[in-house]
Amino acid sequence: MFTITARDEKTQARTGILETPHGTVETPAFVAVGTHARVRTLATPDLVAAKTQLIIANTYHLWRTLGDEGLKTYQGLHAAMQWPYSLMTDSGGFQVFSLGIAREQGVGKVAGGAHTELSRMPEKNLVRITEDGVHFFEDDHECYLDAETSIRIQQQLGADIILAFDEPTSPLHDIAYTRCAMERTHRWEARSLAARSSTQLLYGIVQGGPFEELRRESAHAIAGMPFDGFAVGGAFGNSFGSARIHMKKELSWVSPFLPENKPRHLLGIGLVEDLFDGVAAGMDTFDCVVPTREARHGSIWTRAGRLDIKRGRYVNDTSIVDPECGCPVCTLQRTTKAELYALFHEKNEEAGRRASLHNLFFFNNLMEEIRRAVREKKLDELKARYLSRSAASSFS
RNA sequence: GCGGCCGUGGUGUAGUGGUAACACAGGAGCUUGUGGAGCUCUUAUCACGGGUUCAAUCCCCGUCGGUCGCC
Repeated sequence: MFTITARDEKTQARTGILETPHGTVETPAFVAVGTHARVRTLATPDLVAAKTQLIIANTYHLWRTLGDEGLKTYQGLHAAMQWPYSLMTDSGGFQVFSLGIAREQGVGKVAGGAHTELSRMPEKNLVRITEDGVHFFEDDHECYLDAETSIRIQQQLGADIILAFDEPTSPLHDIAYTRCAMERTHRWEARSLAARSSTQLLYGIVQGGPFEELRRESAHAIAGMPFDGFAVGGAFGNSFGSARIHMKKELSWVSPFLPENKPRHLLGIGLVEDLFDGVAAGMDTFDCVVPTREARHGSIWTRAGRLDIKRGRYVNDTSIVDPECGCPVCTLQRTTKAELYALFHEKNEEAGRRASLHNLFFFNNLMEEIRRAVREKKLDELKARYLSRSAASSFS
């Protein structure tokens, strides 16, 4: 059940309430990533303190860990995670990309700088895609995943929202391959829908890469299927050349086809500017590994930009990590930059915990501010305020 | 005073007759449906002087410094 509560008149931004069997989610909302049924370093009270409303776990990784035997007796994600609120699961579709063509081309979700300059060395493609499904060949693990299997597993996992099985394509793919993958994905999605026997909300996923014709075709096709919500996949952020422009364009091509009254999720996005763009395009929820992954590597998100807290310049800096922040790490614990520096350098797990809690709060709080701004018709002001800060380059 | 051992980047250690490896620290960059609590770069006239050699950080002598033992 999804209810729109306010709209921005200059953009397609909207606020809404998404109700699931485990509570309500105020949208637009940021979704924390807990791939292995756990948001790394954070316990439930931390997640709540970080204003988390929704967490996404991953079908491929959990299946790999639990196996079919483990799933038979699985208590369900909510119990396993001790998370009584809303949850979603990714279908494993992204791993078709991340373990496959992404490795082969040395392309991350984002490649470095220009298209010619890849972010890492090409590695072995670990997947083989067929019409029916996908074979995965990791060193110590081989498996076959298809639409029916993904849905079966997602039903066993028991998240509130589940996703259709898809194949995201690389921005380096040509239009011919992208079309082929897209059409196959449409068939997999129809099968996902047919395989679903639970009352979980099932979202369809729009693909089509950077090609207008394909994005429109995909949105039209997926929107015509009786999904409970819709997701946009295969979107790439700013770092991939001019790809953020692509993301905005892609969303503009797709969104006219998506039913107004159903929730929309933007997969894998994003950074601050990407989130503003997504909201403006009418997207309601966003998942991204950035706050939690970067936290563990010492990158602290603040309104003034991103800090690398492991830098020597912070060794004696006794100011609060982010004086403008309202999170428990900055207010209750009054953590200083020097303290956090020390925790990281002594490899104390508390470092990752505090940084993750702070970063997740930063993004959840940003979404809360966005919601308020949409209600007050001040979204453009808020965006300008965030992006005009001196170090705002790290936001996009 | 005599004898032994040692003297390599900011720190701690490798190492080899053909100008140097690793860890940590420092600096720069990266991270977008988590393979990776991670990755890529970068920072040294190998104590000083002389000798042997085509070539010395590595061999020899000396100086200085440190360290242990003996008197």
